[in-house]
Amino acid sequence: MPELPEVEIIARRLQAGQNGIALPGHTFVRASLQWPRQVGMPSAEGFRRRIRGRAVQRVRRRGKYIVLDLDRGALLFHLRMSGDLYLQPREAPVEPHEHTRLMMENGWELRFRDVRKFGRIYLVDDPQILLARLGPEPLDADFRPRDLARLLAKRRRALKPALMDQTLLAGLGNIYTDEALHRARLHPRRLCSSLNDEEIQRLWRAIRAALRAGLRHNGASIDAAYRGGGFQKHFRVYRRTGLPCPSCGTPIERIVLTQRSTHFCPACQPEDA
DNA sequence: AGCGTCACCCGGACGC
DNA sequence: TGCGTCCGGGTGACGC
Repeated sequence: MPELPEVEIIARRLQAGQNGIALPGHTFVRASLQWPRQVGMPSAEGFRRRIRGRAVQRVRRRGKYIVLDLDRGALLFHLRMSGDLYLQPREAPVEPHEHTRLMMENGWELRFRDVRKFGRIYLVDDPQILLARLGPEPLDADFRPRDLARLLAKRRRALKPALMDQTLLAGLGNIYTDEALHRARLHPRRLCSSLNDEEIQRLWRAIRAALRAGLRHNGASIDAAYRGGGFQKHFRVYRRTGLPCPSCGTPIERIVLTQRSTHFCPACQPEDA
């Protein structure tokens, strides 16, 4: 499931080029959508009309959104669980689940493949409509431990759901949250407000280290979602129930926390600490 | 107000 | 082969 590193890599490929072609500077000429129920998007007719002639100026990531800044407005993609976004020449056969294709003037097209159809496309005048509610970027140079401390202070809430709350911090999903908490040696059920300065420092380092490790391995390839990365081979706890903790050998445990499967080492991440 | 819980969306994977 | 169940990100409804 694309989280911050996977989304970042997809955005970079579109911005900097893939198969010798990059998105910026090109213009959409036609759209093929098999997507009758888009949330936050005009009707398919309206979309086709409004996207035609729009030129891409820049591709970037914010949280888990891929943002295409256009000469007028912006096109945003949220890949949710199983989405992928890439460029293909128009003559390339249409693969299963490629529900949306945006043709460009140069004979290439932007394809949105989504097996489970959870993903979303938004064509908006102002991207802030969607991005304004997001929390800070954990990899930003000016995101310091004291900023994390401020986010967690006073919140009587478990760490794991807090870290996955996109309005608190943008970009962490189930995988990187579990990985970060293990690196920080913190139990996912610890209350945010209970962390001391040293634990905050550890968590800050751990979040950034887990995300950077994901980026270094080109992201994690899981399920039918994003492919191409190798980070899944380096998971410490995620989907490793019963396997030995890489730090101490204790079998990894799996619990369910706010409806999400949660993996941790009971020895390295004690609940009462 | 802030938080937890639940249902929903969907189709692949898996167990029986 | 076929049916039921689980999974999961984000949102919105609801309740405390």
